[in-house]
Amino acid sequence: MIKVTLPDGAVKEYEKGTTPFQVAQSISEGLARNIISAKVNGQTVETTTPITTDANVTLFSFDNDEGKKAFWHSSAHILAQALEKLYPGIKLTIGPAIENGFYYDVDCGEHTIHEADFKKIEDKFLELAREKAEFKMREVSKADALAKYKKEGNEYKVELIENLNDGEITFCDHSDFTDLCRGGHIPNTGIVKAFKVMNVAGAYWRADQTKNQLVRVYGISFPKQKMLTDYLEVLEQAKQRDHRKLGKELELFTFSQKVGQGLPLWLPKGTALRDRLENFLKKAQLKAGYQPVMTPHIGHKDLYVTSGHWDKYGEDSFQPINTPHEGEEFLLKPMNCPHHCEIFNSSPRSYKDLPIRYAEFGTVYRYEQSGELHGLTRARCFTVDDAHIFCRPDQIVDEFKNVIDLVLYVFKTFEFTDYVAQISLRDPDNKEKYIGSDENWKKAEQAIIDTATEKGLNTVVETGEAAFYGPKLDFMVKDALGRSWQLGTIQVDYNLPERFELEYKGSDNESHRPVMIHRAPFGSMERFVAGLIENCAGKFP
RNA sequence: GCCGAUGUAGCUCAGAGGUAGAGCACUUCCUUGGUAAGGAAGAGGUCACGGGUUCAAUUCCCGUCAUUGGCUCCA
Repeated sequence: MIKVTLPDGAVKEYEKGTTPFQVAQSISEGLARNIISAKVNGQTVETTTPITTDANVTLFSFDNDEGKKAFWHSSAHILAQALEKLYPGIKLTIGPAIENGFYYDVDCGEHTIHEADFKKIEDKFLELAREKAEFKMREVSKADALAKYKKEGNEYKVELIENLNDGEITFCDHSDFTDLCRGGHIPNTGIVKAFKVMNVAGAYWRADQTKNQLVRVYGISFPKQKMLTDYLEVLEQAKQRDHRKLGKELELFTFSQKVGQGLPLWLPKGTALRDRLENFLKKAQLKAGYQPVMTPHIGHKDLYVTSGHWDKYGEDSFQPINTPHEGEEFLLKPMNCPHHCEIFNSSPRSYKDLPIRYAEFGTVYRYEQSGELHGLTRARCFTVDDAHIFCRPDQIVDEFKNVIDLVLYVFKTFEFTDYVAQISLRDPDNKEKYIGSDENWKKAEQAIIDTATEKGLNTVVETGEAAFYGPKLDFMVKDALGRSWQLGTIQVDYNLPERFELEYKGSDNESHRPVMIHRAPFGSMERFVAGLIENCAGKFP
């Protein structure tokens, strides 16, 4: 006999080899009907996997996130099977469950999949689902697994398997279909009653632009037809909140092909809204000890060579503007910080002067790839509610906390409740993408982690998301369609002060290097207005 | 930038190889006891742009531009 502990703490005894399904049955038939996945000692398993030791067991239905994951993951298998039948010779790669549904990436070779084919795929999918084929896991040796996919000429699966260890490789079979798979399925295909292809898109193998582009088929599935209808309805309503739609209807902003793509034109009503936002923040900043400054829209190329922006982004920027006679090179400013560093440098500073906080609603211009432009959330010209705090090392924590408070004040005022504070760190395996010493990075990252923790923020850590000069604390907000955007951002920077040779005289009469905090509570006026529109569906507070 | 889709009246969209339509909005008039009322008339489009095929293209083909869903990128 084995002891099974359920989430409510109840302990029950079962025969060794009892399955999660049988555990559910012993509780109630209704539960057994609905359970589609389970976790045994923290590991996701099938409902038919025998439990062989004492275990903590959690049962999942479609109503749990875990249940949905199993459901959609299993649906991805069916989708792959359908695609293989409809397009013989395609190569399967990966097909995970995602937040809303799932996708499968396939290499179609010469073929492409068009929207006109969706119906065909959906029909085939449902036909296969109705077979009620069981999902069955089996272990495979690395050699056998490699042999199968080498024979099929599927270099993608071969690559995946080569990165796995012998003994931990499993296949999942259902009906006549087999896929490399870690497990976590619903009992059989028949549970999937509704399915829709949402979209096809290109996606690079391993998210690498230099590798093959695959065809990604996005789908969503449900155990009931009604759930699909409801889901589509919700999506349709979400589209009504799109800031691009509302911005046009409310006459807030517009775009003109003649002016250029990604360059927003603010209409009178939009300008009025934006002014009010700026005034709101200006007031809060004056109170918090910021000093307004103004800087030009262009800067000498050398400024950005010094800051490192030229090296990092020069090729992907609007190209230099040349003077007609002297042969000088200027750049449209992509950042305000170099200008602010030079303001700091304009006179000698004492430790008594710090912290110095320069604030500017600074308009910047960045070349964004055409495929990236997106209403106000991703534009080529935008205004950052920027400020740079120059402080002593012993002042960082306090300053950082104050900035967090300011950001939270802004979010609270505009009723942004659904945000995540993302701690964006350097990718330790790709240090060449960043400037500055390990020591400086360590200090800066630690300062952010400590303060965010102390403030009790709901944080997630993302490595590789830092700016090239320092780590960030980014306040991420979702748009109407569930896409995440960075609004507020706070960054600790030891590197630009070094590059600009910023100094202050300490109480010891020696020269010291200040630390910079970059911060923008709105992020940018454009993106914030977009967020505000979608957050309140155009009904401004 | 890459893969897919789209581009027709101010807005939402239909349409077909023979030189364009609907609803809403707009203008004028009429009806009606005032809050998304009804009726009549009217205005509004080189059907994104540039090539090609054709007797004929807005409709088919190619290219460009823009928009859009993803991917990649995002100081």
